[in-house]
Amino acid sequence: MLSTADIRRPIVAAAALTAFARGGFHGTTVADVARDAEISPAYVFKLFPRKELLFVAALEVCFERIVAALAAGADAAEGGSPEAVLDSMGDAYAHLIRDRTLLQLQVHAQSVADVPELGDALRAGLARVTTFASERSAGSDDQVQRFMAFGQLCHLLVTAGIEESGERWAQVLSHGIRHPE
Amino acid sequence: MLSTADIRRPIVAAAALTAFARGGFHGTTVADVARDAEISPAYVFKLFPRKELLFVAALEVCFERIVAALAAGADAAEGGSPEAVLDSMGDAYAHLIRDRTLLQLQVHAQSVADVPELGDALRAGLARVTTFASERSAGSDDQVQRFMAFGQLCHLLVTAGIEESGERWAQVLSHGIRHPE
DNA sequence: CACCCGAGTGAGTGTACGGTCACTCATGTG
DNA sequence: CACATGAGTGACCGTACACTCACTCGGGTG
Repeated sequence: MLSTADIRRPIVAAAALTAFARGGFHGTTVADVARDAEISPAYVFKLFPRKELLFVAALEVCFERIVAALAAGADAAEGGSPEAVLDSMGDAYAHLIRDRTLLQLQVHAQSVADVPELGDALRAGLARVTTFASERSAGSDDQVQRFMAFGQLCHLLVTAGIEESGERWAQVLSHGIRHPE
Repeated sequence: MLSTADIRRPIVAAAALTAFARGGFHGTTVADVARDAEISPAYVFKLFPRKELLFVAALEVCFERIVAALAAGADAAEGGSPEAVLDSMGDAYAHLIRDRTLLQLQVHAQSVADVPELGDALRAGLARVTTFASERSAGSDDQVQRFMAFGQLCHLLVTAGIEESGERWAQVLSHGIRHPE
């Protein structure tokens, strides 16, 4: 049976997800996460002994949600061509990241990936996403690579606030990129 | 005539470039930059009154070097088709970022782009790069967008250390991506 | 009842960082 | 000589943060 600590850990991880997504690893304090999770900082350390482990847990939640969304997208295009499946996954991803949280956390993770544990967690997540997209769409390596490349471009567009600028160069970068609502 | 402060400022900016590229904005202290520049922290603050201004200066140096490299790449394919010019620019960029410094700084900048001054500086740099690639190659919006998207994928490959892993999914992401030597 | 054990916290500790300021020193100028 | 000016720094301040620890509380078990 699960102890209350085991029950609370994923709740804290979810709070860490939103907190770290806001400020990144170095820009977010454990106290910030504790406040979001409505527990004391001391107890956060009892659940996750080091700040890095908290970030890793947040990343795992992040990629969990992403893969789930991609799966739903793939379901919606069941039996279609690889392009159709990848396209539907792209739509699902675009929908998922409307609130930017999952996207921002990935960007922050990229910038601290030189910390071994954090880099490992990032690679593990990317492995899941890439493998899933590849197998589920049955697309060629080129198609999957392109899918991921445009995902990265999308991250840049959002984090740098490029779409809002409306200038010519911004249109070049963002034309045809999905953004629901 | 230039005061010695005006002469020293770009030197400090160059030091800031490498220091911030290593640790990011929050992960690098002004004292780190001062040490690299071989001056006292107090004097860094006299040259750049706030840490943000130091980072902005580093970003400007970064994009300056990138545009210069792209220009050299474009020269090497003078008169070729848009694809050929963009391809040559890509080669030049791949060569430029062998040591990862300029690449890492861009990724770090992306993760702190919500700080207004830093986001502005990032957008200004991206505007220069995108506009330059677009005008100099005379490529279509699609071609330029694709050029930038694969640049972003390249950033992910390097920062997350994906090429080293050698696993199947890593090959999917990195196949055909240039990496001289 | 006595006892234990996990949940949860308040109150700290050491350290490090952004930023300031009063100061020294060298150079040039009347 | 007296004096101004800019380069450059040491010592400091307030604050904030990662992490610790001794403690309390409440529910289960003999």
